Amino acid sequence: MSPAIPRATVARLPRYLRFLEEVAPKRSTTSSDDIAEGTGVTAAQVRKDLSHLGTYGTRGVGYDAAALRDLIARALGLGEDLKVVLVGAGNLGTALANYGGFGERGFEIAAVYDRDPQRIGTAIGDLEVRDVELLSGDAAEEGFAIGIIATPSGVAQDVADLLVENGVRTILNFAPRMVRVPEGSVVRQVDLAIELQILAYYRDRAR
Amino acid sequence: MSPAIPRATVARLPRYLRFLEEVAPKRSTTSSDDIAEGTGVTAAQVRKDLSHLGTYGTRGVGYDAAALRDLIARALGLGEDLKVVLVGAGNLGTALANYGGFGERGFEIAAVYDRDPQRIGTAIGDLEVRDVELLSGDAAEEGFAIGIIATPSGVAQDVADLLVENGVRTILNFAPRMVRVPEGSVVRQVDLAIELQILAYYRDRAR
DNA sequence: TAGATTGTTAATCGATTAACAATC
DNA sequence: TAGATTGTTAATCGATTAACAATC
Repeated sequence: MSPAIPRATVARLPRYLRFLEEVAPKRSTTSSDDIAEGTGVTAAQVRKDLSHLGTYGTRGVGYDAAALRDLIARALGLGEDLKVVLVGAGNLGTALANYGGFGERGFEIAAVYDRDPQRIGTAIGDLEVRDVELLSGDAAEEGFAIGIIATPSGVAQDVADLLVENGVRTILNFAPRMVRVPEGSVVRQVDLAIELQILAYYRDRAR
Repeated sequence: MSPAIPRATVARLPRYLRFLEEVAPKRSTTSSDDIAEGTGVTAAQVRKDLSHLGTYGTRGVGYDAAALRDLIARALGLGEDLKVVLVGAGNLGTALANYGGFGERGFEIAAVYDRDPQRIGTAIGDLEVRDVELLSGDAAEEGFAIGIIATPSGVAQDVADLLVENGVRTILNFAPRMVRVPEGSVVRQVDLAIELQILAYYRDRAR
């Protein structure tokens, strides 16, 4: 395992990556100043972050855009598309499953589950919503890398437990409730109301 | 204006609030230990955060749950529901507009706009999708507090400009592209692929 | 009073910034 | 070479943690 990269740096690498994906087809080199400009980070910060990757740009010249893009993708563990399993085919789940942008960013929604008989069997894009009871059986074959929870709060913890039990130890939770996972698993929580509440605070300050 | 609260604290206050909303109807007092337990933060951190609110709990007893809930809500600037304007009625926009949870958390989706004639006039819940050309006219009357961008990347900056021009200076951007806003406006970016990419990194470490 | 729990201090830790020697 | 830009250092800044006196 490579040396640990600071958390704050890890959180910024995807932003650099997004910028480089856009820039690499157009320009062969880029500089810390370019990247800073394109991502809203300072140039010193960019260089410091990249130094954790053991990267070597070229002094006086900059970074090879395509090489740096690939280096960051590798550092993040993005190889061929990672398979994502989505649980919950309500509004948000359906929107996520339909979202075309994941493919270009290293992910493939490989399966969607729900427990509502009304939803089971319906199609979302190329996928058919499957009974969540089938998840255990499917998981072994499919090798899901990441699980997304897009269910109501009430069942979010149960879904997290189910995922972890079946070897899906990396989870993105959209339900507005903290879910706990055992040591060795990782969960990130995205709560849209919380994002709005944080904004509400800065709205008051901004005037 | 009240004294500034550290950024890291502001980001945690909504989590405490969510916990307190749940707990206040059940128990009249709560402690930093309870809150810590319920939100995944340390008790020392909770007390330190709350100290920035100039709050006074009671030594030996704890905090009045309902009073603390209200104090945090006020500190965040959540009074009566804040009006949110949503631009982009695609998959994600529709999911957000349909999401019932915002009402309980201090927000009301007050209007939805799109520029696609196919979508204009269609209903999403109680709302009718309006032509984005009408946004300028509507904004003055409506008094939107926060704007959400749920459009394709290509037009995200234009939408941000439009919002700011019309006095909506607090923006949540879901398009996977950085949008810039002038001094005095605030934007938060939520990029779902970036969340997955960060997880991908920790997935590699966790095994 | 004895037990519990806050609010605050001081120490530690990690992240950011600025500056500049190295070097293409 | 002269100009540009990296990689790294040292200084600063902000956030977290642990400990405990204050006090209900």
